[in-house]
Amino acid sequence: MSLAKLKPLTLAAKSTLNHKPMSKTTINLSILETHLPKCQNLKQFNPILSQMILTGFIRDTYAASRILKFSTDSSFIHIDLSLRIFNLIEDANGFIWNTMMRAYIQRNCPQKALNLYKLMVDKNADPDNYTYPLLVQACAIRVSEFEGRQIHNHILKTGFDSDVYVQNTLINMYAVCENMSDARNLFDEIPVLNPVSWNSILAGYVRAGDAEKAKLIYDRMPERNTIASNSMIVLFGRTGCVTEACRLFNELPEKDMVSWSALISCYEQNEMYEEALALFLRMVANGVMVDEVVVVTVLSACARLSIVRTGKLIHGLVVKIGIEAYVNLQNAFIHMYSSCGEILAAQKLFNAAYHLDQISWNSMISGYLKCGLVQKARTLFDSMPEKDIVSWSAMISGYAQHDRFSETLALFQEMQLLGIRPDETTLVSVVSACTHLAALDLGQWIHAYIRKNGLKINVFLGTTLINMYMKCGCVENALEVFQGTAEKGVSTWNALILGLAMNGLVEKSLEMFSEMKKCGVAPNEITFIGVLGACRHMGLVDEGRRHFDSIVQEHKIEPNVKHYGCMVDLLGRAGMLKEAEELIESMPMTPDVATWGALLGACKKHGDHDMGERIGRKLIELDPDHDGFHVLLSNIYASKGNWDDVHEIREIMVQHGVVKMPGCSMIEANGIVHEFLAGDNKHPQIEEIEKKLDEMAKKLRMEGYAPDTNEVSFDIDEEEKETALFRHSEKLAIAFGLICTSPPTPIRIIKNLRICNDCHTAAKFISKAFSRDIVLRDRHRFHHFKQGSCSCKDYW
DNA sequence: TTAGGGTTAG
Repeated sequence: MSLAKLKPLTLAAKSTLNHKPMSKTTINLSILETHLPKCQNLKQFNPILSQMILTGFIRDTYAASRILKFSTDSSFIHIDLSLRIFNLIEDANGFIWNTMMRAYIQRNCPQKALNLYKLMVDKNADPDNYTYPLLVQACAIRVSEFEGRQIHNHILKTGFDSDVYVQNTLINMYAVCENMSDARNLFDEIPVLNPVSWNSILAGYVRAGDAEKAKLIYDRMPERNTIASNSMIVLFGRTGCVTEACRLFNELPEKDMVSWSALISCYEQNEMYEEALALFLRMVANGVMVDEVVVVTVLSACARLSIVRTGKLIHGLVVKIGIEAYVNLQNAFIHMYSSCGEILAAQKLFNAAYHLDQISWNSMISGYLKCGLVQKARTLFDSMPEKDIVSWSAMISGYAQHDRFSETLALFQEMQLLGIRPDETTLVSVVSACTHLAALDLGQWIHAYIRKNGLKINVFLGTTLINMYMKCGCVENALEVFQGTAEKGVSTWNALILGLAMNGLVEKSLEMFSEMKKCGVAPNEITFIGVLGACRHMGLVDEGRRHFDSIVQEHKIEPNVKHYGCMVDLLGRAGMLKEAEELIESMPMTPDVATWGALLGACKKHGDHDMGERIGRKLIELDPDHDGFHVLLSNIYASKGNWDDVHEIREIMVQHGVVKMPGCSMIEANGIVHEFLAGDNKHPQIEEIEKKLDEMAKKLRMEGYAPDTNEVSFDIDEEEKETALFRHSEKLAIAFGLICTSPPTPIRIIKNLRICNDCHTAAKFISKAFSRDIVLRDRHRFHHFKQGSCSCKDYW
């Protein structure tokens, strides 16, 4: 800022000083010293400054240093005014330079302090013993080892390296820059160590997470002090040693604000949110000062626990002690309120905020999304002055979390068009949307993007990619991702185990389960859904029972209703209907409809029409809106030729307004997803498809295929049944796949319901007659058809 | 003058 642009300084004559007005000509040191400390605003300060300038008193180096120091220490004086005063001083000494540098450092502008030093060197001004500690501190704040080393070289040249303050700040600077070896070398060279050097090196090791060296230093310290103990509490917190942290805290003879804060954050980091809150309340009750740092921590605990009451209490406290203006606190409050579902309170803060930073905007968007207010989030998103990667990711993942997958991909495309680079987190949501939409092409493109741009496949991204490939039937690619993922969490293993089982690779799935345990990864509830699912897909009853028992006995996990459902399905499919029903009776929780449904499916499969009828009747009572159960029951009646009952069930369905979900098959060709319903004739290429269906029918008959008309539950004649069968959605999709894709690409189809018996048989024949692999995902699992057989080995 | 505590947005 240039001087000319600023308002002229007010003269003393116009002064409104409430103490004795100053005469124009008499300003001298003693007047300066009596008047200056009494200044409380610019109106009182400016006349003194003007006088000094007018009288030339500013040329007195000592007087100049006094007024500059006063200006930098006063909160009502902007640093730009201090700089203007500084620039007026012709013969600045070391003290004056240091004062200006310190002012910049205190206002978090370390770069400007370093720039001043360059100017100082240009002007041949002499640094003193105060100058270098300030500069080294500036480098530490910037975490710039490069600049720090340059300053260090100057220190060696000027001989200030023997100054104890210089030594301590250098140790701290290297430690902050995570260069512990240089920090340690300096530390070892200091002839007489002082508490600050010990504390600095200790803090460095704690920051670096080197627990061993930190403990060694702490043990060797000649005298322990609160600062060192606080560092150790932090170390214990980070390494999960909560008990040690507590012990050290309790043994401290003098606890300061940081000691309390350190233990609170220790609780926070170890997910002991209740303890964090309790300790904070104790801290307040004990009259310990509270600052914005610790409040941010406890607000996060309130958010985690969804305790808005304590959050509000803290809000009151913060207002009372007058620290509510901190931007970080504002953000923490917006986050806390929206996490607790108090979106209006969050909104109020957001609207009232004097300065909105990026985090406030992003917190607000994610708050709306958490509450399901997707459109509100979008409106805010669109009105943001600046969107960063977090804003985009929040909105994209918001769509994905509310099952709006097309919008997820659309927004991702918009982001791409604007040239904004997605990161790992963004891609997790996008890949997940691809999985739901079966958009394998885009999914593969993203995987390539990740590799090309060197993005890290972390636990989340790895799990999502494995899941996507598995759900698209690309087992090889999924395995490749698994092998390439360095960071494997329990979810990574789960995706693998579930995916392999789903794709019919049951032995491999169970093998991976053993492998997982060998690697020391503890299985969770979801793992066992996968393991029991694997057994279920191959009818491994004994193995399934063993795993089921191990859930409680070995892994101390309480089996949930889904685990019971898996077991009922496993027993039922294997024909052990009685045992399955007994297991349902013995469940410690109320069985859900899915569990009964599994038993009903088993009755249908094994032709136990009596039990089927009993269970079916119960189920349509339990869940009168469920289409599948009505259809199953009706099919059971149909297979007995019991058309009266079939009609009764249809009648009930009409009465309840239950509509059978139509079978729908999706196939992706050249980046476009095509959908087919049973008997569909709306596709633009329907004529070609019809021709292909005829060709298929002919070829299949020659291969020995006979339609299985048991699948058609209508009271119609056999020929009509055959025609209806050949219009099943999966057959339409296969015909379309034969037209639109060429080998060796497999025909990939996704069906919303389970594949029917006849389509399963037909698909096997087609895979042989047309020499095409068909990968079909149904509601439950995958079928890989290849040269006349299916990966499910006909057990499904 | 130097040393210790933190989190919030996907």
